[in-house]
Amino acid sequence: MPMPTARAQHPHKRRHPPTGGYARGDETRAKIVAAALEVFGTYGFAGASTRLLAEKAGVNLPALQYYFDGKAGVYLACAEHIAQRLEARLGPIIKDITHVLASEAPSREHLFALLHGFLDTYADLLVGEREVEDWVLFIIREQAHPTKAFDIIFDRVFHRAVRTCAMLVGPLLDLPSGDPKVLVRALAFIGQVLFFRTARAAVLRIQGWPDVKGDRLALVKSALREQVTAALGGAARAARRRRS
Amino acid sequence: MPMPTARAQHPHKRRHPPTGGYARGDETRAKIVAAALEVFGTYGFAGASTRLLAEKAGVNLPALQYYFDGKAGVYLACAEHIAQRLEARLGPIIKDITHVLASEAPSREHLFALLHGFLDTYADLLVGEREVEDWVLFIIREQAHPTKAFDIIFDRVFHRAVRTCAMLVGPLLDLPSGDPKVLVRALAFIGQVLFFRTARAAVLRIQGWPDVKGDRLALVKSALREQVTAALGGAARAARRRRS
DNA sequence: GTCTATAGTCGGATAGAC
DNA sequence: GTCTATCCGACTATAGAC
Repeated sequence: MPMPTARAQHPHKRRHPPTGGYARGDETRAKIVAAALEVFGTYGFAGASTRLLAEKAGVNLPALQYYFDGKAGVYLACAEHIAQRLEARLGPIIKDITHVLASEAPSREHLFALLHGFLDTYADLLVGEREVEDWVLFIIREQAHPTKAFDIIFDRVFHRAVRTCAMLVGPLLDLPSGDPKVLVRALAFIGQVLFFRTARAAVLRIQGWPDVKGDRLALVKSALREQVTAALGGAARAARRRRS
Repeated sequence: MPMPTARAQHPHKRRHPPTGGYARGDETRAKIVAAALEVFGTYGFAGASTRLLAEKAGVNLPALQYYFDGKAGVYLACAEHIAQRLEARLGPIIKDITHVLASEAPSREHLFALLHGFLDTYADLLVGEREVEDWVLFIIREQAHPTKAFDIIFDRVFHRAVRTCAMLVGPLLDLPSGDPKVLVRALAFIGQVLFFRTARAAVLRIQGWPDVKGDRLALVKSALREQVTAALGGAARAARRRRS
């Protein structure tokens, strides 16, 4: 089976001690991962050839062996990279939300504001940025046939993102945030954002758009915001409900 | 580039006349396509080997050449197959909806009923059925890097599905069904259903489910139905709006 | 129409020079 | 640490027997 094996080592654990400092080696590793994300994203693990990986990275073939113990190691390093980058982007807002929820019981308006902030960040990142195109294909392949790479991304990013979303949706529906219904809603919100990346070609053709950036991205975000607000009952209607 | 070329012929056009009747040939073709959907779904075009295709189909290697003029031909035949099967399942309800909308101006309740029916059919098919697992990966890869196969599926299925959904969403939002905002909503509805297939591994882990079938599929469908109703203002609220 | 045998190419990984 | 040269298995496609 052409899938990552257990042979791969941690991408930053050297097989031989560096000659001194971290200069060349880490640079080369970064070049390889950057190129590999694109190649694995486009062709998948089996379809990607080590020769293409090396060529796009501007290194020679044995470098993949030396730095990552082969193709499977490069693949896992890509998963690590994706998890790191997503964490860096989503981490701060997740932390904010967790912090607010831990210290107070926010008003309905406040919950909506946090949810909108979260989904906007999500949309800017996943729909708006070029580099995630490769990540998304990488991740969806892993969803269909999970390997160790899926665990890395799920544990470090996806799990926390959905839980955070559910912690906002739960109170808005007057249900515990672990309720399956709440989780379905949270997943649906994240899913509808993601769709504008995964089905991008179809979205562009349907809308007659050249891309989803600037005003067009803003339109998508605002429509989805309205949709989320209405789907959860809205702030005004809920306040009314609370008074009764 | 390891992508389908123009060399592929129509999958049902024989290179040589049949000996009489359609017996063996079409059976073999069907076996090959069925196996190929799984293999291309799992490994992608580049990652799929003709050896594996032949083995899983229970035919010998040159059969792929003979019946489909090679790997690329088999790939296009898969796209054709996916489009046909989706058309068969979604066609009737799309026809129903088109027919109702052409002959009358349905009530708000009626529009919701049609929309729910459409999305339920969509969910039963895409989330509930095993065989679409391979289709979805096939299609998402095509979304990222469209080939001729994407045109086939987009023109025959996707375009009509989204337009139909928009024709129900438009009236419910008091906007023309071609308005970008309406299309964003329609895409979001379809996207949130699809997410439960594309991100299945994550959904199962988050929910702690073994699959999305039976009661669990029913839960997803009912939660999404509620969500769609609320997101579009609901039947009761809208009737109120109309009276004012 | 169906299959065996094989041609020609490209794949991942490594040996060993520097 | 870095690279050239190379091994050998797997790949797609075809020739030609039946």
